[in-house]
Amino acid sequence: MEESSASGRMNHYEKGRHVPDISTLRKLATALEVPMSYFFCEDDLSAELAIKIEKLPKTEKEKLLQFIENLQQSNE
Amino acid sequence: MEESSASGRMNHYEKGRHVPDISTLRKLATALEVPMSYFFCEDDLSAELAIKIEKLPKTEKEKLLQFIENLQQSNE
DNA sequence: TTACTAAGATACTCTTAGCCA
DNA sequence: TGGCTAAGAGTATCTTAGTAA
Repeated sequence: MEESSASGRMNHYEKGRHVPDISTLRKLATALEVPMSYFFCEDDLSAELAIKIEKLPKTEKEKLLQFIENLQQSNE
Repeated sequence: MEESSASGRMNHYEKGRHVPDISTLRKLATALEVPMSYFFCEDDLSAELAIKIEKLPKTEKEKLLQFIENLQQSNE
């Protein structure tokens, strides 16, 4: 991929004319330091969650899962 | 897209010969009833989290964000 | 029947060259 | 300058037709 065409390429993405493929999206995610899921979030809250969750170590993800299950039980 | 070629197409994906584009992945996500982020999770725990979080209403996502921030504060 | 593949048809993005504000 | 675009080049996937397991 040519660096010289980056502007044209990004413009195509932004205007919805072209769609980046997944390997291109991966490079973007790395460059922007966001998880892949960031690109598919439909609202800001979900996007913020995605970024923070990705950075958590495994043990804290487990705590999160527990927390969600507790939330759901208290709604029954 | 031809339904008759679904088998061949899926086989290409599974063998890593071809990669589905994002709009194809969207249809897959809908069919499998998983969020897009599911496809980019690197471990089972994250995948399970992704599925459960996507189903939460906004108010509970806010609680989740709060919970994460508390987790991080208690680590300082 | 199901899994899989080669190869051509097809359709997409990338790149260039250049215009417009 | 930076934002944007048309159009051809290039490169990917889709589809078919078919073999193997």
